[in-house]
Amino acid sequence: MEKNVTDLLREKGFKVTPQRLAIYKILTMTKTHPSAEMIFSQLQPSYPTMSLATVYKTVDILREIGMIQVLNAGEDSFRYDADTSDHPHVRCMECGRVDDLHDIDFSDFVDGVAKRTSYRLTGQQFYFYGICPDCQKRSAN
Amino acid sequence: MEKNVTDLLREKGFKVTPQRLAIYKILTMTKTHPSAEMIFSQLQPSYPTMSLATVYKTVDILREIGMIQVLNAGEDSFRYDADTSDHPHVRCMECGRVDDLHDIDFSDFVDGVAKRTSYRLTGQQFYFYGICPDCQKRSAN
DNA sequence: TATAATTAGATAATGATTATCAAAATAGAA
DNA sequence: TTCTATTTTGATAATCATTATCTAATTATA
Repeated sequence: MEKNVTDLLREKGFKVTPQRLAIYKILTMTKTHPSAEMIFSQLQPSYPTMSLATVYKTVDILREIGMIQVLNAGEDSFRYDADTSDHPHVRCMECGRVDDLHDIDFSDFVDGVAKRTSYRLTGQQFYFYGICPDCQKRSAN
Repeated sequence: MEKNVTDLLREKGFKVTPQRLAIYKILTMTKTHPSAEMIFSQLQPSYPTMSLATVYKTVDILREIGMIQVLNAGEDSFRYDADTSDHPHVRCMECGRVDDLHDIDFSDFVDGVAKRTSYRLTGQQFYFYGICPDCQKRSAN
């Protein structure tokens, strides 16, 4: 059975606060891979006193306890993803959106790298770049 | 035959300056994927009047004319690579070094993604994370 | 060599992220 | 439930990478 944030936070010695739960919930309910600023904005209506610093501190803890992963698809800010499964991402070079790529098999690729490098590998991150369907349509008009 | 920076800069309407050539040369002679700050430091002895701003402006131009590629392996700064061939990188989570991974075939992986996404793909960047040989030895002691 | 246009260098500005710290909230004991 | 030690929040200052601005110097071309 999957760990929930509440238990995991307590287990690792962190306190459970409404802010932390709210930030994690935002991340579980979106596929947009929001930045700290985006999370902060989305929480404004329901948590008007939320501080941006709290968002940063919280995502750092969530990453530390393994509940989220951190992305950087070549932008000037980091993005956060509650889907911690190993999956590639694709960023639209026009509008900047970042999407998941699921059901892609890259085990051969990873195996090949593991075999050829003298690094002891612990993880990886695959980023694709291109133009999203919406922006393709828009530029066609 | 390969284009050299001098010709390419002129061709694209940029002027050829000693600073630009020096920055490009640094990048061609290293495999360390230096950041702007690192390039700046390396040039200090021979170009004591070099400005960090010039480094930033130059790498941006070099990227624009396709002579270098820009990396971000999840760090707080960008790194630059004069090897513009498509190749994965691996970063040591302990010492922070970033190495190339050559002779790895990832065409099946890329083809699979191209087939399954509705994005029009233009490029990609693959980052692996782990512990480099040196740091493995160090921690073994 | 003269000149128009671009660039370098110095530095201020920006923007993301981190650090600081007092007041408030949490969790466990009583 | 109340008390209390500890952690966290929120406000804000600090930091650090990167970008913008501007003038003197440099480049490319006539």
